[in-house]
Amino acid sequence: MAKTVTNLGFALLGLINQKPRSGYALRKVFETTPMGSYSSSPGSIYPALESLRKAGLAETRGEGRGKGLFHLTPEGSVALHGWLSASVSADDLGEAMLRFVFLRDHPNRSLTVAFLDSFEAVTKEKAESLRQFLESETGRAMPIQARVAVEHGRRTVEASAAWAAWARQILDAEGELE
Amino acid sequence: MAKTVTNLGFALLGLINQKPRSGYALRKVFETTPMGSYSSSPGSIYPALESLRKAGLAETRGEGRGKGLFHLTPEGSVALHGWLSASVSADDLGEAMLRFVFLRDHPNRSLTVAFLDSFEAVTKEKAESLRQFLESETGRAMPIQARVAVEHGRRTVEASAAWAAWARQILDAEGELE
DNA sequence: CCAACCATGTAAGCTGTTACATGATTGA
DNA sequence: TCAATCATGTAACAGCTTACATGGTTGG
Repeated sequence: MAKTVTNLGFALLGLINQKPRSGYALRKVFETTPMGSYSSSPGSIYPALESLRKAGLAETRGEGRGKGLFHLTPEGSVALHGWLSASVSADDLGEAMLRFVFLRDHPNRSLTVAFLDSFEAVTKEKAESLRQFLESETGRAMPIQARVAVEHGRRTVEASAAWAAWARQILDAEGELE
Repeated sequence: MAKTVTNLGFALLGLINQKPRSGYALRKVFETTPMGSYSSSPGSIYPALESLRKAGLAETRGEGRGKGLFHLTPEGSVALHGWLSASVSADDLGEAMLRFVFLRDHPNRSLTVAFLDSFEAVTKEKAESLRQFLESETGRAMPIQARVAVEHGRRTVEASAAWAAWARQILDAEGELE
């Protein structure tokens, strides 16, 4: 009964997995880094943390200020691992980069390789299906401007696919995949 | 007191501006075309249409089935026009393609040109700021994998910028901008 | 001492999702 | 006649946003 963790929830789990942080510190991450369009402030993070605690995935441990620092529980660790291990699917693409970032913290490097492989496969597939859509729709039926808009989608997923291939090379070259 | 129309609301206004449609026909558009990850079904569209009606932006006119077909009111037309005329800003980028599609239905072609110009400017700017971020962060501080993730963002906005330039050429060549 | 920042929360409200429910019409 | 599809809705709920509210600590 895994209580459905949201993307924001996983983002938080990923961050406190890197190192224990306070709610405030977590907010700062969202405010200052280009990570996550994930919301911003109080009313989002604190309730989300509360729900993680209730779900038994995170807990606070003592120390001075406020309620202390959030740590992963063993269950939280399992949940995070499960999320990271899932293969990329077509509607995941928004969530995908978030996972990629946190995959780095997972000791099993083959998960990163698997991620990049499935990410590339899915984006290539999507680019191809858009290409076919555009091809089939030629002539009239669909106005040029609409086709141009679809082409935008095609180009960006294509860029994503190219990125995946590049990323594999780079990480390999840097010895990050061993 | 413009009652804040959502993206979904504008998508609906744009569609019924093209031609009057029933709620069901509108749903079909979202289901069958690669337009809009915009939701899908009953519980989204009907309430949204209701709120457009309440806001005086759309109305149904008679004829056989159900409640009839939705038409724009003059106020709806003004609202749609205002939305289309706005220049692209940095956090708009998701919404932007939606607008681009509907700009085609606007008689004033210079709006499309203005859109493409500001779209290109914003995406180029964003790409540049990410490039700087990556450059400043070299060495340690930021782990490679995080940098690789940011690079993904950079590449996709760059693809968007390139698309804008291309789109201007194509539409111009097709005589769509006159 | 005062501003800035650390730190946490609550309350109201809006959107959208899922799932359920209903009935009319059309075509095989 | 029976299934599919047209057609419209409603109720419950989840998630996030905005805005408000509060108080401690630190540095200039």
